[in-house]
Amino acid sequence: MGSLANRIEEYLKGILDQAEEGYIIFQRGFLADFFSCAPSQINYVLTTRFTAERGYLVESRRGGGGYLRVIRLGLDPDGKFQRLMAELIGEELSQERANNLIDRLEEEEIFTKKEAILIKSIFADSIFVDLVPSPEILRARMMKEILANICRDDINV
Amino acid sequence: MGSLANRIEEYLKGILDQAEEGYIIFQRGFLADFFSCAPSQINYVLTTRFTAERGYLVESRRGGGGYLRVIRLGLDPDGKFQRLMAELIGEELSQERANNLIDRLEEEEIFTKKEAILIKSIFADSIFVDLVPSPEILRARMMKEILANICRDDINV
DNA sequence: GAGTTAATGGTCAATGAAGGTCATAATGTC
DNA sequence: GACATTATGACCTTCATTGACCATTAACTC
Repeated sequence: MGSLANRIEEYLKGILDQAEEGYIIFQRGFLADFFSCAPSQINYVLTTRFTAERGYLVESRRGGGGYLRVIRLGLDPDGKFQRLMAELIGEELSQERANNLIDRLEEEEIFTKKEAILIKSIFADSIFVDLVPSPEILRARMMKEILANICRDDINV
Repeated sequence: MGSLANRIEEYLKGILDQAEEGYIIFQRGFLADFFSCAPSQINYVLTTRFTAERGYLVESRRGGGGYLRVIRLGLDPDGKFQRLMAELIGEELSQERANNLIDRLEEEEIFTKKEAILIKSIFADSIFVDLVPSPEILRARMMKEILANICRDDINV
């Protein structure tokens, strides 16, 4: 739980929450020094924690004056988001990517905690084992179906 | 009676009873050391004593910073869920029976309208077609998983 | 302006640190 | 003694962390 990667993740998210612009900029070496770790550890945290499914975009620049920029992506409520998601999901969806997506939707308050738990529970590989030859494809189908139904007007009546 | 497995079981249940959050987290190696046993003995205790039918869920994470989490399922006074779950094991569940069951649970306010819509939407035959040879068995498995997770004590924390 | 150098960040393979699985041995129970 | 339960150890998978080496950019020199 209290791994270094987790602490760096929390730290960055904390700053990001404060950032009015919706993004933060910092230098890799500086952050690595701050946490007394290898610089590549920062890349590890960024690639595993700040992915598109989780709602983040990372930009960078090398050379003197180089930097890392982590951008928090917002959702727009007019359904453009669902199309983007569907595109992001594609034809296959692993359990891990599904979990990331669902967590993200919970953060955006599109799902309640209960909904997130229930959906994640039936998206687990262990549910499909021995019954579904291509769990990734089925998961993608189910996730898209859920996204489509979220848009229904009558869903919260 | 005073087997090691029983002592570990009692120990975990004791802590779990105190836990306000409805779950406990610990490391397998630490617990194994504490009881001077093989780490796999912990798995044995968890898989034989902390099953959904007995009122528990177990989650875990591997790798550095890994952990085990045992979640207490809430009381189910009439044993309704437990009976339903037991029935669904190895059972088959058609789309129609699933819809009826979900509707009933919505009437009993176990599910919100939104939850019912979402779950029914991904339980449809059309989702499974060409991907799942035995959709009825998969549906039963998913339904059982959902019933178990509904009872999670940490779901509203 | 071209070339050089220093200051960044990127990649990847190796290693460490957890938990998972399974066959089998040991122990209890009747 | 036969069967069921418990306990272990060898081997596997997943996640974290580091360091060596690579790529890009800015600044500096001429």
